[in-house]
Amino acid sequence: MPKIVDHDQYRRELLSRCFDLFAQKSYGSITMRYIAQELGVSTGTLYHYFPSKQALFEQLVEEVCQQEILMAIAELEFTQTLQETMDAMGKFLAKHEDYFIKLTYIFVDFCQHQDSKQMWSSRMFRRVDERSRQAISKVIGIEDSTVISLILSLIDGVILERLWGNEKVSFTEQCTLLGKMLTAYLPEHQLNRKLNYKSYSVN
Amino acid sequence: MPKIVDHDQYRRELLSRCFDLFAQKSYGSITMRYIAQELGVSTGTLYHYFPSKQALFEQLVEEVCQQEILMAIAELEFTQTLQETMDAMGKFLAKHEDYFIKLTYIFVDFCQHQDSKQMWSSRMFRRVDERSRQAISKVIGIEDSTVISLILSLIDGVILERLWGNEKVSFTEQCTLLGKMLTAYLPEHQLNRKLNYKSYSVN
Amino acid sequence: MPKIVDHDQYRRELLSRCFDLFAQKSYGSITMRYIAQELGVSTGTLYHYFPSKQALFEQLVEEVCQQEILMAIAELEFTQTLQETMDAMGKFLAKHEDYFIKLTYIFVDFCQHQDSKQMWSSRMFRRVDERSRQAISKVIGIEDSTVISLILSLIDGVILERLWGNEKVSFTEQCTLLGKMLTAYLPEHQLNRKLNYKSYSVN
Amino acid sequence: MPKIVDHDQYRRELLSRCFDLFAQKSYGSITMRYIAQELGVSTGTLYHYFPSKQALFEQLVEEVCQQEILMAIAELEFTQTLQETMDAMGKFLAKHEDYFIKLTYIFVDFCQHQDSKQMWSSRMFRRVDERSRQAISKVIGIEDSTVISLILSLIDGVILERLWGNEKVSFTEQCTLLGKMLTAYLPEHQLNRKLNYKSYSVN
DNA sequence: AATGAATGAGCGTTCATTCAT
DNA sequence: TATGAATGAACGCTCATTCAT
Repeated sequence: MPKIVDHDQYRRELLSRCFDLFAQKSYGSITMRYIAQELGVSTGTLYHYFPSKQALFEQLVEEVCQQEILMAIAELEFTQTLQETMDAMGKFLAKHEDYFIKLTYIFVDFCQHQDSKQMWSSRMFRRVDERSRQAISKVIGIEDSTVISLILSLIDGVILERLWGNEKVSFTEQCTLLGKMLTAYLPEHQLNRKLNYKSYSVN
Repeated sequence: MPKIVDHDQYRRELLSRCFDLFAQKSYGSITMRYIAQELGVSTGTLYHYFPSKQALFEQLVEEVCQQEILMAIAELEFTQTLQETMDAMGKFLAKHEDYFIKLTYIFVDFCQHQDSKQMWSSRMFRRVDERSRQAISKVIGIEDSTVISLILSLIDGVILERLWGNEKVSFTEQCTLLGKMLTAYLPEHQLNRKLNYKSYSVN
Repeated sequence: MPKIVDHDQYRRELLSRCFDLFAQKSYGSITMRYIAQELGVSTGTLYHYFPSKQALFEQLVEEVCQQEILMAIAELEFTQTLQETMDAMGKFLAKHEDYFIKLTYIFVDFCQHQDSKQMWSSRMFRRVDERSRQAISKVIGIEDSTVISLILSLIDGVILERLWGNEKVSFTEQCTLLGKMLTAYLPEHQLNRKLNYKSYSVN
Repeated sequence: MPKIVDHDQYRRELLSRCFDLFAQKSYGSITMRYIAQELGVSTGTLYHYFPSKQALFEQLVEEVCQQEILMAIAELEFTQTLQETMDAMGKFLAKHEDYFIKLTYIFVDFCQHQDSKQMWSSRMFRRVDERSRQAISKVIGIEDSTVISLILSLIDGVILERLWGNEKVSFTEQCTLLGKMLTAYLPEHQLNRKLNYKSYSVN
């Protein structure tokens, strides 16, 4: 009888504990010894669960992409007005700022190690994008793809600004402003907001 | 001291030719041998101009920060309407997309190797931010810091989306939309656009 | 003690199935994992039967030395003439060529891991040599030690030539030639072949 | 100006100093650290001259094959009788016994790491064989391929016996006996020995 | 100024071996 | 008995860096 270990479950646990490490040091700068040490296992064990450093990194990105944290935005209680919704989103993002910065470190690092065009066309990133868009769309009740792109890009941009330490930019402030701008802009194009919301609320 | 001039001039030339290399491979993954090879010099020569890999990277970031390409936005011909200005900015960004993506790779990599908070407080990034803000401010004729942050963040965000290969998002489209939103939003707060611009042109 | 019998029996079975493996990859290049895999057992099981890789190898050599295949030459039907005997021996060797090559790989490998002088003085090899000599002696009906050494050495040499892929040399051809040479050489020294053989058959 | 080192010459020097090492420990058991240490250089230097352990080994075999020591047999002063020639050959082989044993270790090891059939068909071994045959042929004045194979195989066989420590077999004894057997055997087939010799001596 | 040979610490990875089950 | 997860020393190899030329 072998030691009773759920191989796949333990692999995933190790993986999730790698998240912070790969956010802290880039793929090229982190060492398997360091990872093993931080995880409290031996390098041998690391290689028992992952065939190579490369594979470990790829599985990490895969795993991270399958997480649903962006979806969590969709769980925001839908507040009465667009403005309130945007404010809530700002708070949510601010709360998870560290997570999103780490995510960005890992994704940028990952893209640098691949041909990114090819990557995007691969399932992973496309799936993450799709899910994020749906979440945004659901929360603010807009389906205009360009507007959603703008919201997503703004979020990305704020993450990036925070990532390199810009303290002048904050999620709450930016989301609030975005709310105001959307409010000022949208009515002209999308008057039937409430209807949209109702149809969403059915789901 | 003509020799020193030559030395420094050659150092800068090598540095500028390192830009693409560090964008392609991250600091941790690139090797001095590879850099030397790509630059067509020996490793010995590399070490003649730069005391270490770390120093080379830092000097590269320093050099890049001193470049004025973001300022170039300010050189955009001031077109009559805000919308036209934003459209022109979109075109400008789209044209230099590759450059901005490379810049982002290098900056993110750099931040990952430092304590980013500490970095921001260092002169370099703060200076770049300040210059970018002034450029935006001048071009758009707006002084509201939060609005400028939003514009900057949106640009950063689109770069990031393009970096990881998202072809759904484009600079031109986003800038155009941003123009519309600003037009819809701003009048309420800032009707005297021309005046503002003039006051900037005085500085 | 039936259990011990089973244990030892299984150990020997594993050992015999290791023969091909150690002939294919040398001691230094083969791994316990690979052996276990090829044997269809776990590494744990391997260590249950053999205390170490070194011991496994030594037991393999020991086992191989105890095999009687060289003796099998003695089982050759004693044919009327020396020439016929040598021809039969050539056929026998050619038939088991692969086995002898593998044996040689293993023995050479083994010698390289020991101080060979010391090894020879160890019982194993001496025993194999002695048995081979007796077998040859019996079959050929000659006692002259130097002649037997020549026959043995020639066989070894042909194995070696075959081992490194020389297709110009063949057992049958060489044994036939050796038969002719012995026939031409021996009568002068040893005319009473039959008598000798009989004297051997008495032992 | 770089350090003045004849790269290829130094490479060959290192190579020749590897001969004993690879004879002592097999390819799979020797380590680059050990080789470097024994050669008195760093591992980095080793890799500066050889792209890999595999390549080092192959170059060693290549180098060894290009050596002319077997040819040296041909340099034996041609003594009056076949018997004297064989006796001289025996002495020559006995004198270089250690070298031939080492050579055998290396060749066997090499064959085990390749598909030997394929190897033989490759130039190296074939060339060595051809040269050896010519040397033998020249020295004893015989062209019969099977007889030459027998002589070569016998030499190989004695090397092998010596390699695994058999002290009962000696080059001088075996060569002397072989001389007698050839003398007894050849006249029937090859009466014009002197003629052959003369034709060789012309070359 | 420029080269590239030299170094040895350290990298990703593998290995024989141990041991809880 | 049999398994395979776990270990960490050691492997082949690479790296930033130094230095004689």
